[in-house]
Amino acid sequence: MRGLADGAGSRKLNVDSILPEPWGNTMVISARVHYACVAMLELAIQNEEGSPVAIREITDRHGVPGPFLVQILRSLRALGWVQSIRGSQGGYRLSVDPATITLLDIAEAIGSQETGCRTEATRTPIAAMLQDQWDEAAEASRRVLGQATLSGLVERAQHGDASMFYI
Amino acid sequence: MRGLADGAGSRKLNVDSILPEPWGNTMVISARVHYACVAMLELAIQNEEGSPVAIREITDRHGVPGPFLVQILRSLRALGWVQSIRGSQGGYRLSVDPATITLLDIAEAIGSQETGCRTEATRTPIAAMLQDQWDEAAEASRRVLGQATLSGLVERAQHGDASMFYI
DNA sequence: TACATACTTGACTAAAGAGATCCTATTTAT
DNA sequence: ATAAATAGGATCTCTTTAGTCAAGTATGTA
Repeated sequence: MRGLADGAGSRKLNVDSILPEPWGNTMVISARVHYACVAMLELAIQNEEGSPVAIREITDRHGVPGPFLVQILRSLRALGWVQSIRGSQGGYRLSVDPATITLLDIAEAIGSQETGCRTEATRTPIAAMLQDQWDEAAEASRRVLGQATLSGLVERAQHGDASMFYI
Repeated sequence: MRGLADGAGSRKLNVDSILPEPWGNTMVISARVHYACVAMLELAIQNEEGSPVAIREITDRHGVPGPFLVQILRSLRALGWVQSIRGSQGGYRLSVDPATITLLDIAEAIGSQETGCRTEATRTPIAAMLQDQWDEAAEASRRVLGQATLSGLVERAQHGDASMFYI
Protein backbone atom coordinates (compact mmCIF):
# COMPACT_ATOMS: atom_id res chain seq x y z
CA MET A 1 0.00 0.00 0.00
CA ARG A 2 0.95 3.61 -0.10
CA GLY A 3 2.47 5.92 2.45
CA LEU A 4 0.37 7.35 5.16
CA ALA A 5 2.65 9.07 7.62
CA ASP A 6 2.41 12.34 5.74
CA GLY A 7 -1.32 12.17 5.50
CA ALA A 8 -1.22 11.43 1.79
CA GLY A 9 -3.09 8.19 1.73
CA SER A 10 -4.11 6.31 -1.37
CA ARG A 11 -5.36 9.10 -3.53
CA LYS A 12 -8.51 8.48 -5.43
CA LEU A 13 -7.59 4.90 -5.98
CA ASN A 14 -10.05 3.09 -3.82
CA VAL A 15 -12.86 5.34 -4.81
CA ASP A 16 -14.21 2.67 -7.03
CA SER A 17 -12.19 -0.28 -5.95
CA ILE A 18 -14.04 -0.21 -2.71
CA LEU A 19 -17.70 -0.52 -1.82
CA PRO A 20 -19.73 1.38 -4.36
CA GLU A 21 -22.53 -0.06 -2.28
CA PRO A 22 -23.16 -0.57 1.40
CA TRP A 23 -22.49 -3.99 2.81
CA GLY A 24 -25.41 -6.25 2.83
CA ASN A 25 -28.63 -5.35 1.23
CA THR A 26 -31.28 -4.15 3.56
CA MET A 27 -28.80 -3.81 6.34
CA VAL A 28 -26.64 -0.79 5.82
CA ILE A 29 -23.21 -1.02 7.31
CA SER A 30 -21.16 1.90 6.09
CA ALA A 31 -17.50 1.65 5.23
CA ARG A 32 -16.88 3.71 8.32
CA VAL A 33 -18.53 1.15 10.58
CA HIS A 34 -16.86 -1.75 8.85
CA TYR A 35 -13.43 -0.17 9.20
CA ALA A 36 -14.11 0.63 12.83
CA CYS A 37 -14.90 -3.01 13.46
CA VAL A 38 -11.80 -4.14 11.61
CA ALA A 39 -9.71 -1.83 13.75
CA MET A 40 -11.30 -2.93 17.00
CA LEU A 41 -10.81 -6.59 16.10
CA GLU A 42 -7.23 -5.96 15.14
CA LEU A 43 -6.63 -4.30 18.48
CA ALA A 44 -8.42 -7.07 20.31
CA ILE A 45 -6.25 -9.69 18.67
CA GLN A 46 -3.05 -7.93 19.57
CA ASN A 47 -4.31 -7.06 22.99
CA GLU A 48 -2.17 -9.53 24.89
CA GLU A 49 1.04 -8.23 23.42
CA GLY A 50 2.41 -5.20 25.15
CA SER A 51 3.16 -2.82 22.30
CA PRO A 52 0.46 -0.58 20.87
CA VAL A 53 -0.73 -1.05 17.30
CA ALA A 54 0.05 1.69 14.81
CA ILE A 55 -2.52 2.78 12.28
CA ARG A 56 0.01 1.93 9.66
CA GLU A 57 -0.13 -1.74 10.59
CA ILE A 58 -3.85 -1.86 10.09
CA THR A 59 -3.90 -0.02 6.80
CA ASP A 60 -1.11 -2.20 5.49
CA ARG A 61 -2.98 -5.34 6.34
CA HIS A 62 -6.45 -4.34 5.27
CA GLY A 63 -6.03 -1.78 2.57
CA VAL A 64 -8.03 0.74 4.53
CA PRO A 65 -7.42 4.36 3.42
CA GLY A 66 -5.03 5.72 6.03
CA PRO A 67 -6.32 9.21 6.77
CA PHE A 68 -9.81 7.83 6.93
CA LEU A 69 -8.86 5.30 9.56
CA VAL A 70 -7.21 8.03 11.58
CA GLN A 71 -10.49 9.83 11.68
CA ILE A 72 -12.33 6.70 12.74
CA LEU A 73 -9.90 5.89 15.51
CA ARG A 74 -10.42 9.37 16.82
CA SER A 75 -14.11 8.59 17.28
CA LEU A 76 -13.26 5.30 18.90
CA ARG A 77 -11.03 7.09 21.33
CA ALA A 78 -13.71 9.65 22.11
CA LEU A 79 -15.92 6.73 23.04
CA GLY A 80 -13.31 5.57 25.47
CA TRP A 81 -12.89 2.24 23.74
CA VAL A 82 -9.32 2.72 22.68
CA GLN A 83 -6.46 4.66 24.10
CA SER A 84 -3.75 6.28 22.07
CA ILE A 85 -0.06 6.52 22.69
CA ARG A 86 1.60 9.35 20.86
CA GLY A 87 5.09 9.71 19.61
CA SER A 88 7.43 7.23 18.06
CA GLN A 89 6.51 3.61 18.75
CA GLY A 90 3.07 4.94 19.57
CA GLY A 91 -0.22 3.57 18.42
CA TYR A 92 -3.51 2.38 19.82
CA ARG A 93 -4.57 -0.05 22.44
CA LEU A 94 -7.96 -1.37 23.46
CA SER A 95 -9.02 0.20 26.72
CA VAL A 96 -12.07 -1.96 27.34
CA ASP A 97 -12.74 -5.63 27.79
CA PRO A 98 -13.35 -7.04 24.30
CA ALA A 99 -16.02 -9.27 25.78
CA THR A 100 -18.18 -6.26 26.56
CA ILE A 101 -18.22 -4.70 23.11
CA THR A 102 -20.38 -6.04 20.31
CA LEU A 103 -20.57 -5.20 16.64
CA LEU A 104 -23.90 -3.61 17.42
CA ASP A 105 -22.25 -1.24 19.88
CA ILE A 106 -19.78 -0.18 17.26
CA ALA A 107 -22.34 0.13 14.50
CA GLU A 108 -24.61 2.27 16.63
CA ALA A 109 -21.83 4.45 17.99
CA ILE A 110 -19.97 5.04 14.76
CA GLY A 111 -22.66 5.06 12.12
CA SER A 112 -24.95 7.94 11.33
CA GLN A 113 -24.84 10.24 14.30
CA GLU A 114 -27.67 12.43 13.06
CA THR A 115 -30.38 12.44 15.69
CA GLY A 116 -32.97 14.08 13.46
CA CYS A 117 -36.22 13.55 15.26
CA ARG A 118 -38.63 12.26 12.72
CA THR A 119 -41.79 14.26 13.27
CA GLU A 120 -43.98 12.02 11.23
CA ALA A 121 -46.41 13.62 8.84
CA THR A 122 -49.99 12.43 9.05
CA ARG A 123 -49.53 9.37 11.20
CA THR A 124 -52.07 6.97 9.76
CA PRO A 125 -52.83 3.46 10.95
CA ILE A 126 -51.18 2.06 7.85
CA ALA A 127 -48.03 4.07 8.43
CA ALA A 128 -47.98 2.95 12.03
CA MET A 129 -48.38 -0.66 11.06
CA LEU A 130 -45.54 -0.35 8.60
CA GLN A 131 -43.38 1.33 11.15
CA ASP A 132 -43.91 -1.64 13.43
CA GLN A 133 -42.61 -3.89 10.70
CA TRP A 134 -39.56 -1.75 10.06
CA ASP A 135 -38.82 -1.71 13.75
CA GLU A 136 -39.23 -5.43 14.02
CA ALA A 137 -36.88 -6.00 11.11
CA ALA A 138 -34.30 -3.66 12.55
CA GLU A 139 -34.61 -5.38 15.88
CA ALA A 140 -33.96 -8.75 14.27
CA SER A 141 -30.66 -7.64 12.82
CA ARG A 142 -29.75 -5.84 15.99
CA ARG A 143 -30.21 -9.08 17.87
CA VAL A 144 -27.68 -10.74 15.61
CA LEU A 145 -25.06 -8.06 15.91
CA GLY A 146 -25.70 -7.62 19.59
CA GLN A 147 -24.47 -11.11 20.16
CA ALA A 148 -21.22 -10.78 18.32
CA THR A 149 -18.70 -9.67 20.91
CA LEU A 150 -15.18 -8.79 19.93
CA SER A 151 -13.76 -11.54 22.08
CA GLY A 152 -16.17 -14.04 20.62
CA LEU A 153 -15.10 -13.14 17.12
CA VAL A 154 -11.43 -13.24 18.00
CA GLU A 155 -11.91 -16.65 19.51
CA ARG A 156 -13.72 -17.87 16.48
CA ALA A 157 -10.97 -16.54 14.28
CA GLN A 158 -8.29 -18.30 16.29
CA HIS A 159 -9.96 -21.61 17.00
CA GLY A 160 -12.58 -22.18 14.36
CA ASP A 161 -10.33 -21.45 11.46
CA ALA A 162 -6.63 -21.96 12.03
CA SER A 163 -5.66 -20.11 8.86
CA MET A 164 -7.31 -17.01 10.28
CA PHE A 165 -4.75 -16.42 12.94
CA TYR A 166 -1.81 -14.51 11.67
CA ILE A 167 0.60 -12.43 13.66
CA MET B 1 -53.58 18.42 2.19
CA ARG B 2 -52.66 20.46 -0.80
CA GLY B 3 -53.60 20.29 -4.45
CA LEU B 4 -51.81 17.93 -6.74
CA ALA B 5 -53.67 17.77 -10.01
CA ASP B 6 -51.51 20.50 -11.49
CA GLY B 7 -48.32 18.89 -10.35
CA ALA B 8 -47.79 21.43 -7.63
CA GLY B 9 -47.66 19.18 -4.63
CA SER B 10 -46.87 20.29 -1.12
CA ARG B 11 -44.07 22.70 -1.74
CA LYS B 12 -41.14 22.55 0.59
CA LEU B 13 -43.36 22.00 3.55
CA ASN B 14 -42.56 18.47 4.48
CA VAL B 15 -38.88 18.91 3.86
CA ASP B 16 -38.29 18.89 7.54
CA SER B 17 -41.58 17.68 8.76
CA ILE B 18 -40.78 14.35 7.22
CA LEU B 19 -38.03 11.84 7.85
CA PRO B 20 -34.78 13.68 8.30
CA GLU B 21 -33.60 10.17 8.97
CA PRO B 22 -34.32 6.75 7.56
CA TRP B 23 -36.85 4.61 9.32
CA GLY B 24 -35.43 2.32 11.86
CA ASN B 25 -31.87 2.43 12.83
CA THR B 26 -29.70 -0.18 11.28
CA MET B 27 -32.41 -1.04 8.82
CA VAL B 28 -32.68 1.56 6.13
CA ILE B 29 -36.10 1.90 4.64
CA SER B 30 -36.18 4.97 2.46
CA ALA B 31 -39.16 7.25 2.19
CA ARG B 32 -39.58 5.88 -1.30
CA VAL B 33 -39.95 2.32 -0.05
CA HIS B 34 -42.21 3.35 2.77
CA TYR B 35 -44.50 5.27 0.45
CA ALA B 36 -44.55 2.40 -2.00
CA CYS B 37 -45.71 0.11 0.77
CA VAL B 38 -48.34 2.57 1.88
CA ALA B 39 -49.64 2.75 -1.67
CA MET B 40 -49.67 -1.00 -2.14
CA LEU B 41 -51.50 -1.47 1.14
CA GLU B 42 -53.99 1.20 0.25
CA LEU B 43 -54.67 -0.51 -3.05
CA ALA B 44 -54.90 -3.88 -1.36
CA ILE B 45 -57.50 -2.61 1.07
CA GLN B 46 -59.66 -1.12 -1.64
CA ASN B 47 -59.13 -4.11 -3.87
CA GLU B 48 -62.56 -5.57 -3.38
CA GLU B 49 -64.32 -2.43 -4.45
CA GLY B 50 -64.58 -2.02 -8.16
CA SER B 51 -63.36 1.52 -8.73
CA PRO B 52 -59.68 2.31 -9.07
CA VAL B 53 -57.91 4.42 -6.47
CA ALA B 54 -56.67 7.84 -7.52
CA ILE B 55 -53.29 9.09 -6.40
CA ARG B 56 -55.11 12.01 -4.92
CA GLU B 57 -56.88 9.76 -2.46
CA ILE B 58 -53.64 8.40 -1.15
CA THR B 59 -51.87 11.71 -0.83
CA ASP B 60 -54.87 13.19 0.92
CA ARG B 61 -54.94 10.42 3.45
CA HIS B 62 -51.24 10.05 4.11
CA GLY B 63 -49.69 13.40 3.40
CA VAL B 64 -47.37 11.90 0.82
CA PRO B 65 -45.96 14.45 -1.64
CA GLY B 66 -48.08 14.00 -4.75
CA PRO B 67 -45.61 14.16 -7.62
CA PHE B 68 -43.31 11.89 -5.69
CA LEU B 69 -45.99 9.28 -5.32
CA VAL B 70 -46.66 9.49 -9.03
CA GLN B 71 -43.05 8.56 -9.63
CA ILE B 72 -43.26 5.66 -7.24
CA LEU B 73 -46.43 4.29 -8.74
CA ARG B 74 -44.73 4.32 -12.09
CA SER B 75 -42.11 1.94 -10.75
CA LEU B 76 -44.80 -0.20 -9.23
CA ARG B 77 -46.52 -0.38 -12.57
CA ALA B 78 -43.28 -1.27 -14.33
CA LEU B 79 -43.00 -4.18 -11.94
CA GLY B 80 -46.42 -5.32 -13.01
CA TRP B 81 -47.82 -5.04 -9.54
CA VAL B 82 -50.34 -2.33 -10.24
CA GLN B 83 -52.30 -1.37 -13.28
CA SER B 84 -53.33 2.12 -14.19
CA ILE B 85 -56.56 3.40 -15.62
CA ARG B 86 -56.28 6.75 -17.32
CA GLY B 87 -58.76 9.49 -17.75
CA SER B 88 -61.53 10.70 -15.56
CA GLN B 89 -62.49 8.28 -12.81
CA GLY B 90 -59.12 6.68 -13.42
CA GLY B 91 -56.59 5.56 -10.89
CA TYR B 92 -54.66 2.49 -9.89
CA ARG B 93 -55.59 -1.03 -9.10
CA LEU B 94 -53.59 -3.93 -7.73
CA SER B 95 -52.84 -6.40 -10.49
CA VAL B 96 -51.41 -9.16 -8.33
CA ASP B 97 -52.65 -11.28 -5.48
CA PRO B 98 -51.83 -9.34 -2.31
CA ALA B 99 -50.99 -12.64 -0.65
CA THR B 100 -48.00 -13.09 -2.92
CA ILE B 101 -46.30 -9.77 -2.27
CA THR B 102 -44.32 -9.08 0.87
CA LEU B 103 -42.78 -5.94 2.26
CA LEU B 104 -39.44 -7.49 1.41
CA ASP B 105 -40.41 -7.75 -2.24
CA ILE B 106 -41.32 -4.09 -2.30
CA ALA B 107 -38.25 -2.99 -0.39
CA GLU B 108 -35.94 -4.89 -2.69
CA ALA B 109 -37.66 -3.84 -5.86
CA ILE B 110 -38.09 -0.16 -5.08
CA GLY B 111 -35.07 0.64 -3.00
CA SER B 112 -31.57 1.24 -4.22
CA GLN B 113 -31.36 -0.13 -7.73
CA GLU B 114 -27.61 0.35 -8.04
CA THR B 115 -25.96 -2.98 -8.70
CA GLY B 116 -22.46 -1.73 -7.99
CA CYS B 117 -20.35 -4.84 -7.73
CA ARG B 118 -18.24 -4.44 -4.69
CA THR B 119 -14.74 -5.47 -5.69
CA GLU B 120 -13.46 -5.82 -2.17
CA ALA B 121 -10.00 -4.47 -1.42
CA THR B 122 -7.63 -6.80 0.38
CA ARG B 123 -10.02 -9.48 1.47
CA THR B 124 -8.63 -10.45 4.85
CA PRO B 125 -9.94 -13.13 7.20
CA ILE B 126 -11.17 -10.42 9.52
CA ALA B 127 -13.04 -8.66 6.78
CA ALA B 128 -14.53 -11.95 5.68
CA MET B 129 -15.64 -12.78 9.17
CA LEU B 130 -17.26 -9.38 9.51
CA GLN B 131 -18.95 -9.75 6.17
CA ASP B 132 -20.50 -12.97 7.42
CA GLN B 133 -21.94 -11.09 10.35
CA TRP B 134 -23.34 -8.33 8.17
CA ASP B 135 -24.91 -10.90 5.92
CA GLU B 136 -26.40 -12.76 8.83
CA ALA B 137 -27.87 -9.57 10.25
CA ALA B 138 -29.29 -8.59 6.89
CA GLU B 139 -30.77 -12.04 6.51
CA ALA B 140 -32.46 -11.74 9.87
CA SER B 141 -34.32 -8.62 8.91
CA ARG B 142 -35.10 -10.01 5.51
CA ARG B 143 -36.76 -12.95 7.18
CA VAL B 144 -39.05 -10.62 9.08
CA LEU B 145 -40.08 -8.58 6.09
CA GLY B 146 -40.35 -11.63 3.89
CA GLN B 147 -43.15 -12.86 6.04
CA ALA B 148 -45.23 -9.75 5.95
CA THR B 149 -47.57 -10.18 3.01
CA LEU B 150 -49.88 -7.41 1.95
CA SER B 151 -52.93 -9.53 2.59
CA GLY B 152 -51.63 -10.47 6.00
CA LEU B 153 -51.17 -6.85 6.92
CA VAL B 154 -54.56 -5.88 5.59
CA GLU B 155 -56.14 -8.63 7.59
CA ARG B 156 -54.34 -7.53 10.68
CA ALA B 157 -55.45 -3.98 10.13
CA GLN B 158 -59.07 -5.02 9.74
CA HIS B 159 -59.34 -7.65 12.45
CA GLY B 160 -56.66 -7.02 14.99
CA ASP B 161 -57.41 -3.37 15.45
CA ALA B 162 -60.91 -2.25 14.63
CA SER B 163 -59.99 1.42 14.62
CA MET B 164 -57.59 0.74 11.80
CA PHE B 165 -60.22 0.06 9.22
CA TYR B 166 -61.46 3.22 7.66
CA ILE B 167 -63.08 3.60 4.27
C1' DT C 1 -67.78 18.91 -28.49
C1' DA C 2 -65.96 20.94 -24.37
C1' DC C 3 -64.19 20.23 -20.11
C1' DA C 4 -62.53 18.59 -15.97
C1' DT C 5 -60.24 14.78 -14.10
C1' DA C 6 -56.54 11.58 -14.12
C1' DC C 7 -52.52 9.37 -15.54
C1' DT C 8 -47.57 9.68 -18.62
C1' DT C 9 -43.04 10.92 -19.33
C1' DG C 10 -38.71 12.88 -18.82
C1' DA C 11 -35.76 16.19 -17.09
C1' DC C 12 -34.34 18.87 -13.32
C1' DT C 13 -32.78 20.61 -8.62
C1' DA C 14 -31.55 20.98 -3.75
C1' DA C 15 -29.82 19.05 0.29
C1' DA C 16 -27.62 15.61 2.83
C1' DG C 17 -24.51 11.94 3.66
C1' DA C 18 -20.56 9.05 2.60
C1' DG C 19 -15.90 8.64 1.90
C1' DA C 20 -12.20 10.48 2.00
C1' DT C 21 -8.11 14.01 1.83
C1' DC C 22 -4.97 17.87 3.36
C1' DC C 23 -2.44 20.64 6.35
C1' DT C 24 -0.53 21.98 10.43
C1' DA C 25 0.46 20.89 15.05
C1' DT C 26 2.26 18.08 19.02
C1' DT C 27 4.37 14.22 21.32
C1' DT C 28 8.07 10.91 22.18
C1' DA C 29 11.63 7.04 21.62
C1' DT C 30 16.33 6.75 19.98
C1' DA D 1 17.79 16.61 16.54
C1' DT D 2 15.04 13.62 14.00
C1' DA D 3 11.95 10.29 12.54
C1' DA D 4 7.74 8.16 13.70
C1' DA D 5 3.26 8.60 15.37
C1' DT D 6 -0.99 10.63 16.84
C1' DA D 7 -4.33 15.24 17.16
C1' DG D 8 -7.49 18.13 15.16
C1' DG D 9 -9.93 20.69 12.03
C1' DA D 10 -11.23 22.10 7.52
C1' DT D 11 -12.41 20.95 3.08
C1' DC D 12 -13.75 18.46 -1.04
C1' DT D 13 -16.21 15.56 -4.27
C1' DC D 14 -19.38 12.18 -5.54
C1' DT D 15 -23.69 9.72 -5.01
C1' DT D 16 -28.17 9.15 -3.37
C1' DT D 17 -32.49 10.75 -1.83
C1' DA D 18 -36.42 13.39 -1.98
C1' DG D 19 -39.03 16.11 -4.35
C1' DT D 20 -40.38 19.36 -8.41
C1' DC D 21 -41.98 20.94 -12.90
C1' DA D 22 -43.83 21.31 -17.42
C1' DA D 23 -46.14 19.61 -21.22
C1' DG D 24 -48.82 15.96 -23.03
C1' DT D 25 -52.47 12.17 -23.40
C1' DA D 26 -56.62 9.62 -22.35
C1' DT D 27 -61.55 9.41 -20.91
C1' DG D 28 -66.02 9.91 -18.65
C1' DT D 29 -69.73 13.34 -18.40
C1' DA D 30 -72.62 17.25 -19.50
